Amino acid sequence: MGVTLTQGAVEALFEGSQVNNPVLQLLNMRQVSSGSGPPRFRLMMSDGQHSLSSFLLATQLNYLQEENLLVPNCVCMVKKTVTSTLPDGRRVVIVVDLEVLESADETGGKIGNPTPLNTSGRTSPPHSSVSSTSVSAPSSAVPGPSHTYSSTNTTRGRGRGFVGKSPMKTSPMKAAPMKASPMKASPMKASPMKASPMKASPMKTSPGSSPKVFSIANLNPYQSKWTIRARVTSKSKIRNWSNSKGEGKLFSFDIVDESGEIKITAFNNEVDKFFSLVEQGKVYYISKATLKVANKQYTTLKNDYEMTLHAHSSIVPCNDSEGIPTVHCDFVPIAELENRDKDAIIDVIGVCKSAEDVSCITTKTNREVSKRALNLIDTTGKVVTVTLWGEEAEKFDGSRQPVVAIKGARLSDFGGRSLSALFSSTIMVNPDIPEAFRLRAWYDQEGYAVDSQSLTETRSVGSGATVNWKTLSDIKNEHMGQEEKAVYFSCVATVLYIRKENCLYQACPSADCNKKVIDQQNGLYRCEKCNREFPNFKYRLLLSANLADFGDNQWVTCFQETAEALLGHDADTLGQLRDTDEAAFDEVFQKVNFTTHIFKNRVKLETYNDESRVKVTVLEVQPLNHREYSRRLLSNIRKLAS
DNA sequence: CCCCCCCC
Repeated sequence: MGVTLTQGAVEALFEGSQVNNPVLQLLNMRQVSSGSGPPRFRLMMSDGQHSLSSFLLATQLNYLQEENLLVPNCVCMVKKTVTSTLPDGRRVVIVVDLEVLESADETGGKIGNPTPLNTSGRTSPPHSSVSSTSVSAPSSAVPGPSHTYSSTNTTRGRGRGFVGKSPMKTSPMKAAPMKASPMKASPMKASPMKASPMKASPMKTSPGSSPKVFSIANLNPYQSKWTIRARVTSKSKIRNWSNSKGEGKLFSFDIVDESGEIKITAFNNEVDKFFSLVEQGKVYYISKATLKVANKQYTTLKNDYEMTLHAHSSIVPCNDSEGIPTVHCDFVPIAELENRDKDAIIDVIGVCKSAEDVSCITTKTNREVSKRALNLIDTTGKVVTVTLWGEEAEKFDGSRQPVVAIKGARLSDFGGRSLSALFSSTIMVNPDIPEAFRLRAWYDQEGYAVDSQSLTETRSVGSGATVNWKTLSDIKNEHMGQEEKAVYFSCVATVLYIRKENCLYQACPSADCNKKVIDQQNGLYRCEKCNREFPNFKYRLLLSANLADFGDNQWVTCFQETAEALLGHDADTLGQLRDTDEAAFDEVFQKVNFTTHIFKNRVKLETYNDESRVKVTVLEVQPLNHREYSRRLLSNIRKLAS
């Protein structure tokens, strides 16, 4: 043994000072309760002078314990720590990255005669400032369970892997605040371990005594004798399929080595054989799978091929992961999303400033799915809306404003810029990564109060850049809404006329049923949909309005909310007015004529009695301010001129 | 041999 412990490092780490790669001895390790998340391990470390049991192993290093690599008396180089203060004032040093330099067998026992570090009177935070190695950690993230869940854990399974980036790409971040990547210093590099006791050597069960290890990038369908060594970066659930060709089950996973990435799919028997063996984050020897050309329509991994497992395929765990990249996030600062292309697949991290309640929507194919939108903010002060789906949406708890990291979200241009989780996305709540600690500290100290701006404009017809502005003549000229999909646009227009006739109807009084009722002329109103009679009804508005701008006019429909906004009265009031004071009722409509507003609309092809026509529905009516009016006017004049 | 990634 030739290692020297770094004396004084234990105290320095506890104080939150920077210590460059201190060498410490693990004296003891025990599991602490961690709720429902992965197990947490508390470590007693020694620098030969002092010992301290306030070290906590970051969960991404749990494999070291699981694989028996981290055992008392081993000597480690502690490459990255975060010193945090718990809500109760206790301080912990979270070990984010370490490398085992000498196994317990090699050290042969405790080095030196360390005394417990006196920590009394040191319970206040080490710093109020944030440094790269020591931050005030999120109370919600430490030491409670940091859980990672992935859409791959949902019943939906997944399809594509990560797009547009390879996990080993070390693309430098453009914005400073989030330069570091979580796993940049690969924790898996802790491998001067070959002398330590390991589980059964994988090579014994792998094909041949010493297979030549190929690179993923060099695989092709024309050679079959190869073995690759690669890490699983994501893994789907088991999914069943049934179509004209038959039915069956499958799961798929993505793997990466230093050369590239590839998707592997297992069907039926191979699902039974390999599903539980394959674990996200682990490294395997893989051989004898079928290579086929990847269908680019579905794959977004950077590989022309994909693999299918068959009866003779072999997957064998590999304990030596030296050189195999870990899953790696390239977090894009939220402000930077404005400059990225639509449909880009990106990694994002932010504090969940607010979250919608979960809701259920019906897709175009008539499937029901849960969704929940989160608003994430980062140190750029920008907010972006991210939509989670299905189980992820259902189980997400934003009540404590957690830090949320998403690997592989898709950028959409809805509302300007927004994000959507995919089947292949990995969603991490309060992950054990430095960015999360940094964001938490930033948010709790100042971020909560910053005057944030959202890239996702959903409600108001606010900033011009994010709105699909059109003039009314564009609807015809650009054949808007004539495709299958609805088109959304905003316009500035003036009300020429509103049809008073039939603008109000008597609707079913039950909540969520707006069906027109039939007046039974006996004091009762019948709803066909609810198949009930009611003694009362509610008034609903369904307005036909003619809007005009400088170039055209257009009939539009306003349902309840937009009609109320436009008329300035609620449906009940208007109903009463019509029944009691017709002149006043008329005046309401007169007053609206020739008023100008911003209308946010949907154009859609609608079919009645085999006849299709484009219909415009008003979704929002916004007041027009002079600045907006001038801007629109100018832009329309330019349009006319060009 | 799958290939669903949705809503405004």
